[in-house]
Amino acid sequence: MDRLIDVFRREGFEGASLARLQDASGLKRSSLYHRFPEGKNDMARAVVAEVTNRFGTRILAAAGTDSPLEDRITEIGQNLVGFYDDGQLPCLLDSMSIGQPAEDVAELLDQATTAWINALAGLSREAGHNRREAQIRATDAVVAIQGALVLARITGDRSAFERAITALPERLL
Amino acid sequence: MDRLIDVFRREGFEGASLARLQDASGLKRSSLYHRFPEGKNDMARAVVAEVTNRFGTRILAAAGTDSPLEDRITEIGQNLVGFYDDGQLPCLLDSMSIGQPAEDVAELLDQATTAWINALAGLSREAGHNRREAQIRATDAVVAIQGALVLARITGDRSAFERAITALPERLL
DNA sequence: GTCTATACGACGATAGAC
DNA sequence: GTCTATCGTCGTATAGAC
Repeated sequence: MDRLIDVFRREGFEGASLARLQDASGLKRSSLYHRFPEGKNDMARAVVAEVTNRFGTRILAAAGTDSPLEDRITEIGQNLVGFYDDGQLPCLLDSMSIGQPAEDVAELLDQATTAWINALAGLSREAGHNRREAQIRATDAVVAIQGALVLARITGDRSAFERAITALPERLL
Repeated sequence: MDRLIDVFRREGFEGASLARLQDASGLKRSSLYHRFPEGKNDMARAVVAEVTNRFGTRILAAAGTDSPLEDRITEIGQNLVGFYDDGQLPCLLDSMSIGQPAEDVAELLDQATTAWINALAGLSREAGHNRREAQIRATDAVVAIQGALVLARITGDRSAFERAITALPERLL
């Protein structure tokens, strides 16, 4: 699964050919079809679902601990640094939303993005902001990260990503 | 050219098949090859170069008029709204940088991005910020726009894009 | 400069042996 | 559950007529 995720996040849906998925996974085509009977679309769905799940449990889960609010935000930031390898890895949400993804995949991407924003918005509400303001702050925090990842991919400059992470507490609080 | 650009910006390099480019342009394959002898890669290069050129002349050129600084920034913002159709159109820099673009295309994408940032950084320096600070402000302004476009593509929510445009003056000044 | 026709490899997907 | 072998289609690219 790790390797399938890696292919999709780096290459996007169209670029993630069965040949690459086969090589990355170490399984032959037909074995992949055994596990994902509906083919590449099935793999894409599974990959997005798995990443969404990991994102929730490994990154956003820190929002719900009993640490002080700012510490939780900082921890989420550090989790994000790990997840995107300090800005060197693309975001699956970006890669997979290029072109016309299958409707179900598009829906999963939308839900994952919304869940991410909502998790951050919850933290911002804890800081005392009203619903609308918290939503804006959370959205802009995610936007900064997404934009920084695009920039890092194009120019190799990861400083904007580092700033987006560092600024996470002040953006939400 | 408009239609070729549209295909690449919406579909990305891998998704921009010759069939789509053919349909969009109204020319047959062989006619496209007559104009772009090195094939699809040649089209991609031309598309990125053309967009970079347009971006410079139609959007960033407003930076160099003799209007008041803030007015120039606001005008660039409005130009961006038009260019991205209020956030509904993807950015070519994002779409085309998914996967492994050919080296020369990647270089063009990098240059275009850097030129964009530099143009905004020039305005920020005019506002009195030092080189480093201006560079950061310009970068983060571009990051906000790129991130907002990703978000709009995934969720359909264009409000972050509108905020990124509205915030352009305060980000640079 | 545009077209029809076609080459040929890569694509996603499947059959059937083990 | 994995494999080899293969299918039909679509991919990029080219040849050659007009």
